[in-house]
Amino acid sequence: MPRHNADIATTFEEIADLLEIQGANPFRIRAYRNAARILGELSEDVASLLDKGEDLTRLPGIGDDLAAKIREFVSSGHCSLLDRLHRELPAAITDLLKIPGIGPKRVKALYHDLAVQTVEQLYRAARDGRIRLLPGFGEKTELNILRAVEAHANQTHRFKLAVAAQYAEAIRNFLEAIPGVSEVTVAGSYRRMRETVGDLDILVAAAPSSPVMQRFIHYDEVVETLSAGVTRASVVLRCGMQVDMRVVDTASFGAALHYFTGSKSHNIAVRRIAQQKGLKINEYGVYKGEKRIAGVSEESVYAAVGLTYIPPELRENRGEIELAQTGRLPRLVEQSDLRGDLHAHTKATDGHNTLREMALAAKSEGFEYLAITEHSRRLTVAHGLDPLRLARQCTEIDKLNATLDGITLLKGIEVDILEDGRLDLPDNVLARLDLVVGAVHSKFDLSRAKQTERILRAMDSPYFTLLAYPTGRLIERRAPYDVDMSRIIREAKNRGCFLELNANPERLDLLDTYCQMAKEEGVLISINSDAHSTYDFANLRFGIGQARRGWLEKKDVLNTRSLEELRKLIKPTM
DNA sequence: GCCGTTTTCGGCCCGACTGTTTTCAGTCG
Repeated sequence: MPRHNADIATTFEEIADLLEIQGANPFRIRAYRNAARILGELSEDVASLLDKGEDLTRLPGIGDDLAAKIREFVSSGHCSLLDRLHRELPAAITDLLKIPGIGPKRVKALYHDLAVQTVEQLYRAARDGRIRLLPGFGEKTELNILRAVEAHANQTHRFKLAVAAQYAEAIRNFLEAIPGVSEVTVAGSYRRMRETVGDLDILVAAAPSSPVMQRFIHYDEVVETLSAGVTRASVVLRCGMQVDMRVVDTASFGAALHYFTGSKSHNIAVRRIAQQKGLKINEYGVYKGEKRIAGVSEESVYAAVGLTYIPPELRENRGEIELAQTGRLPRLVEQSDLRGDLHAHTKATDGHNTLREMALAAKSEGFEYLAITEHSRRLTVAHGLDPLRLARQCTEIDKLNATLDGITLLKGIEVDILEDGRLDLPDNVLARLDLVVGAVHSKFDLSRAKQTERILRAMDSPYFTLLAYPTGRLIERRAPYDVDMSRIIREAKNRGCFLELNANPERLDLLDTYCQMAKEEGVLISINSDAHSTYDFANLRFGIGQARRGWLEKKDVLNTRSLEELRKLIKPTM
């Protein structure tokens, strides 16, 4: 039974929770949480590091003790410390910590004084009015617990980035119009372009007299105010999304922006560097003693601690800080670098617009080229094209290209990769196209070995150009299929194929970590809209965000090439 | 429990808001 880093991380988190309830040394607790985070961010399983005889204490935050616990867990599947803690405290008690407003101290009191061990018992204790009697608790706390448990029952989910964007932009416009407000930025995971967003963190620069706080909590989508102070407030919108707003003055805006953009682990690492330099960073600035030496802009904050500016998408503590110390950060790809799009549909299959409409929309995006890649015959629900209909579309594209100025349509197909790895159209048909996009639309549940072989076999076709949405996942809806992505990336390199980063906000597939892997292997990524209408090109910004999270630069992206360069890459002389 | 070009001991990221308190603990981000 292989033990993954995530399993060990969960174990360490649970140990930290239980120790915290017991009132252990906070720094010991932090050491476990630190280690859990480090393991969670590690790209290689510690089990295989151990196999190679590597010394785990070389990992940051892992000392002799934790290394021994990892070894124990990997070899036996158990952790004796956790087993002991489970004998001392009921196992389910850490669930109580998931209720907002309940921390370790309160869990301890509830358990000792009321024998509360589960969320259900907590609910009953609150409903029966027993909690208000405990020292340190009161009527209001009891009511808050009751409401929090009820809200917890209908579990607030994470919002897809594109959904969050709609709420975020509306609130930002609302806040910007308030007198005295000079700047509004939506920070947090939204600014880092995470594929899903749990809540919105909004930062506002405003004059002290500004009515921004009052106006915010009375924003017409607000259904509940969780807290509201002088500089900070939290509300819940009708859609269930929590929005936290923080108001600072202009002199602190950069420091606050850095602080509220995160990630947490990035911020901790930056603060530690500051500390080594005898500086202190908080959300108001960088301080040398009492004196603020930076904070107006994020650039000033980074500069004060000897770092070059780090774009938000990189702030995950995955090595960006080390590179920023020596000015070697990648120059991330930007939307304006895109010269075209290699995945789009029209009315001929399941799209909504004509060839001409799609071409003109692509041109107004500033593109030189757009590949028309309809579904193939196997995908009957989308009226996939058979060889005859495809041939007709190619003729139509040739005619249209002759009349178009400044934009070229490329002839392509999104061909089904069949279960055995064959493509859904014969070679003589594929040979006449400019490019072939292969996609898996069926049999998602093959074993890892079979799914990987299936895709590699498809890539064996000399006409195969790029693999559409390589993991097949739908965010929050369908797990990726089980596939050996590092092997597919290596083999794509060997075969001269490319991978897609599908910008549809439901997909955002390739995932950021695989983008990084592809970049290291030298496999170019095509950032495609998969447009089914002229509006869908707008989704490219989410694809760009994902690409930037994956450290991609202009040179790493296939469709930043001019049409002339692109043709050489996608149709090398065979 | 981790860590060290000041240190093998004594530090460890920092501040706001709420509620229950009579000056602060608990929680959160």
